[in-house]
Amino acid sequence: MSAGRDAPPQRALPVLADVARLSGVSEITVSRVIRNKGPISDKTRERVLHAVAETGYVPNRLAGALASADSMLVGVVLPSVTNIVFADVLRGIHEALAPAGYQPVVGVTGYDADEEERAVRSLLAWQPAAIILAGFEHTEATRRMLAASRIRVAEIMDIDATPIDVAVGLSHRSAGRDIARYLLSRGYRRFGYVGHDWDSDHRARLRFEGLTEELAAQGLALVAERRIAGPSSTLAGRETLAGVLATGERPDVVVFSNDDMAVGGYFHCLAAGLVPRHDIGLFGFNGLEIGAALPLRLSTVRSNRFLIGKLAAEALVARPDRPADTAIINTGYEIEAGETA
Amino acid sequence: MSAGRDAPPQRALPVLADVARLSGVSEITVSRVIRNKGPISDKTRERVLHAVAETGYVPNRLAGALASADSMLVGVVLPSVTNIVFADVLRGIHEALAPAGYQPVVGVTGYDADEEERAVRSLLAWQPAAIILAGFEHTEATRRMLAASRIRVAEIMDIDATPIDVAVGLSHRSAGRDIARYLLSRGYRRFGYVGHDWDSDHRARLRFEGLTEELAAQGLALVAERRIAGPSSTLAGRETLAGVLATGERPDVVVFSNDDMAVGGYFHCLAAGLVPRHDIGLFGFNGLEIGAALPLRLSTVRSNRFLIGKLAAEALVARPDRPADTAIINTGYEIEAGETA
DNA sequence: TTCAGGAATGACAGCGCTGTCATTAATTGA
DNA sequence: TCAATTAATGACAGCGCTGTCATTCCTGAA
Repeated sequence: MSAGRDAPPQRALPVLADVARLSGVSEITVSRVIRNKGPISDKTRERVLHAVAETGYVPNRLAGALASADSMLVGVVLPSVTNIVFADVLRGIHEALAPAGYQPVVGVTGYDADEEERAVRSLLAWQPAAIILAGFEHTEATRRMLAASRIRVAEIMDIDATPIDVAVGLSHRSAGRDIARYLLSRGYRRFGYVGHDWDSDHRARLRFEGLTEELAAQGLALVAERRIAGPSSTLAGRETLAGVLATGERPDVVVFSNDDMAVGGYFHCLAAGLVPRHDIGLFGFNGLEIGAALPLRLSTVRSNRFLIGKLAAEALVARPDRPADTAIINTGYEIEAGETA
Repeated sequence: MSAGRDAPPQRALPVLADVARLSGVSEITVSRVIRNKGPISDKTRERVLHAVAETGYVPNRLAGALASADSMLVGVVLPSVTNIVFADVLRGIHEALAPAGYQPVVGVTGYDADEEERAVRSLLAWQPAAIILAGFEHTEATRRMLAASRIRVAEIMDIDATPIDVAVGLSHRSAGRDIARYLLSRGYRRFGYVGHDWDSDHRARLRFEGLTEELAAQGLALVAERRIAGPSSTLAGRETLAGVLATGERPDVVVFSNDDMAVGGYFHCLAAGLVPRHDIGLFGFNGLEIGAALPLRLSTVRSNRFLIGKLAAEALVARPDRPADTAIINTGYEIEAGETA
């Protein structure tokens, strides 16, 4: 602990006291200068800042946060950072937190509720001012911890349930419905679906449900449906569409669980000599850049991911104590007509 | 500070002392049980764990880290998280840190050295056990802070310079050379280059230099070269290749600064009715999944990004104090022949 | 000249935990 | 049976900082 007390001259890092000694003022005055808080004479400020520069002093935020009971940390729990969707959300969060002086601390769950619980527990230990997590599907223990902590909680991406505190996102069920309506209005009748594992990606399932509900309301049902076990990927989308078509099923449009899968479907069409829309409609979800760069722009739904992150973080920062009642912030979505459906 | 001392019954979060009282042992014993450290009788352990569960106690890591001077935090400073390349690196880092009980704390620079300095300063304040950052291009102040901190430092992605402590990555200059050699061996002679801003992406520049050096060694030069000002993107790759070809320049192969750009180039070919390799060779860099999913697999170089993150984190964890001399860990790369060059 | 009132600074305790060094109880070998 | 270990537990101080509540020093109005 007291390393280097009477040990070799392994000079310890400078602390507040060192700066105070060097500038001839008390520790608390140095602290005030550094935090720019309270009245400080110009002369003192100058002397202190000089001493800070000279010693290369870096404040110890662990100590500061402990003493002030204010960590300026915001926990962020996401299923994956490799997924561009969540990376965009993270950017939005960062954008809103940085100017307010907050630091995001990220935990990753790999789409697993128990991992989420572990991540939340571990983040909570850092006494964050607030916590952001994806979706509503938490373990009972996660829910309890969150409640007990009394810090602010934003559940993002989805707004199809009642949040603990505030939810920020879009209605995936409604998006699914609108996809159906849009495609019906384009004249499609024989719907196919190509998706990925929705035990972990609950929101893909909600979109699917919205889609089929609306079709059912029009007296229609899917003519083909296939879901892979793992996560979405371009390759999986390509192979799965190939598989569907190989069985002889001939949907006139295929709705994919997201753009990654849809782009893969597009690639299959290219390889198989099928012309999107003309031979078969393709529809995605998310509005990724790659879809817009395809020879024919992918028809999809723009989910405002960056905005979700930004608004969630802003909502939390704006009000540090948990409000009495829950709130929902709808960031909406837009159908991107594109050229493939 | 002492909120809720004689204030309304706003029950404060349970602390070590509460658990100790409830289980009838001292605080330090509770601490030992929780950290699984030191000899504890089964009976005591059980009682303590029961009290922990009952109170819903969550240890305060701020206090723990302060007292033990060991934060179990590793700072990670990356140019971007939206870029799948760095997201993969982050996954690798996480994979290696998690089992050792370390938590990554991420800072993002937006490819800007001053932002990097800010991020490093801010991360250092959390007293991390080590810090990982991308590349060798740091400000003087960043370098000084890192040196003064005496913690371990890994510079990743690139190994074409002398590191502060340890470098983990691949030689981009050498990769550029090998790309040239490979394409020459495939019979290409009229080389074009399509790239993005390399003031921020220094490694793209190194690859470019390796490429042109090797070409020069064979008495060749680029017949066409175009670089956009901003970051790489599929759309930019598509438009830039279109621009190059529109001028009438006819390279027989185009080397792109990375896969994103190359995929864009591929899309241009599709739209323009050009058959990759047959009409024009396309070559990328990174080995992203999307390249492998294209109708013709993209010819590229596999950079082992996950491995870079993993090995960097492992190296840091393996040895907590900075070694006397620097080290370089070469994660290598592999030419992916693919079908487009 | 006196004193209220603000500006500038400081003393002190304590945030919640852990390292260090006892201390006590239980166990063992001779 | 008793010294010598070893196993459990605890007292205490202190990590580096900040909130709270003085204290000191001016300035200017009365």
